[in-house]
Amino acid sequence: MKKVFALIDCNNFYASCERLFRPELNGQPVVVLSSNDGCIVARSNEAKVLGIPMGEPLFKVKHLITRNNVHVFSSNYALYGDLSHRVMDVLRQMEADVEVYSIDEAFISLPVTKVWNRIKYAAELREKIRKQVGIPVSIGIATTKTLAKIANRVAKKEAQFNGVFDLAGNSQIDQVLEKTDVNDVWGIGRRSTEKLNNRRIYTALDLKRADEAWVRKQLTVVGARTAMELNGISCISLENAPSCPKSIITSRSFGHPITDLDNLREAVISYVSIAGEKLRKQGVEADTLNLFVTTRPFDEQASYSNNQTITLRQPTSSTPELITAAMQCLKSLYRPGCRYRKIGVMLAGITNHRYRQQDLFSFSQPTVKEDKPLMTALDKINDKWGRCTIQYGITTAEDKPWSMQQTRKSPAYTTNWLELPVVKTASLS
DNA sequence: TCTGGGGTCCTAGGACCC
DNA sequence: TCTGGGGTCCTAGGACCC
Repeated sequence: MKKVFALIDCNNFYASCERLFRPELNGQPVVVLSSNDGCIVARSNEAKVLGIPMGEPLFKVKHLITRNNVHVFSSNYALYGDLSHRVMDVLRQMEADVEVYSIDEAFISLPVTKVWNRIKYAAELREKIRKQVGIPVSIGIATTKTLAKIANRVAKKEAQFNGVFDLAGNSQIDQVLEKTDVNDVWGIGRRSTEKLNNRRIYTALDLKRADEAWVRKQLTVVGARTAMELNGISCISLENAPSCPKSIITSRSFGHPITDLDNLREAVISYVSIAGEKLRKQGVEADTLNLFVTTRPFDEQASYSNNQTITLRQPTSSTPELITAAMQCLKSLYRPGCRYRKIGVMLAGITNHRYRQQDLFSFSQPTVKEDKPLMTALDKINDKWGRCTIQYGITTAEDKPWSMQQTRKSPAYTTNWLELPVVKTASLS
């Protein structure tokens, strides 16, 4: 049966999550910051109206924030991740084919029925999520994913559609495309927009009608695919099977610049531990570790960035194995006198542990120490009591200079018993 | 003073093979 | 002057996404 795509997108997701447990903030401007409280990564509609741009460093909009009494939150990924799962669970209850595209978006496929049927269905879905999770969503429907993205923008922006807009079989489709800037099309970023504008392609409709060979040459097959999707030819299918990640990265900017090796070691160990945990959670192993370091990125004079890769003897998800490799990298990368701002570990060559390629020369003896039971125990304890309950070789000093600055973080309302929200009842007396 | 973190895919160019 | 033809694999860098 022929199907159409629906894109479910949570409105101002992080801001909505914060408001969920602070209902007094409804109707008030709210923003959420990136880690280290660096830039704005989410804004409520009220904050958007104030002209606070997405991605803007906090210090540049301080005046707007203070003057308008904007509520500012550090990012709280435990909370957002948990609420995201809840939204996706509601979708899975209703639909078999769900592609979780990001923390706040999912594609589903819907049967081709009468338009009003689809709209009614989507409206019910929307209401269900609002009721069961409390997060507002918008739903865009179309014959391709790229068009569904555009439909979703309309659903979000134009209040008269009540959060649902259907472009499939819509005779007004070209009018909608004409009103859509080409750089608002999914897959068309800053660089491509420049190229397109130079050829007087300004809207999604212009791109739909652009010369195919030219688009293919200038924007590669990726751009050509986008143009075809605008023409209603579906090129990007629904990916509903969970797949093995290609790489896993854990990196952080430091709260303060670091110069000494001891602190760098601690930071590396901490990030490698997180990366190892991510591997094990997904049941995969990595055979390549890359460590990268950067000094002040906006200070040309003292800037230095470098990376080092190690190929492991065999794929592993064991934290101590990974730490050993990372320490080797750090040793060769470290330069005394540099003010390090950020460090990260990237794991690649990822495979499912069930299909591990054995070492030809190890015969029955594994070359790498197997510490699965230890890792399992570690993960269980940290799962139950919090990520940092048991760690490798890290001091317990409270104020690590490398740890993130997060001064306005909300409680872990839904993932920690000790931080559950408290409902106050009026006294009966 | 202050600028996130985590991913994917594509291409060009180099090294290498027969 | 002129230097084959056809291929694979790997890596770095670019572009994009949320």
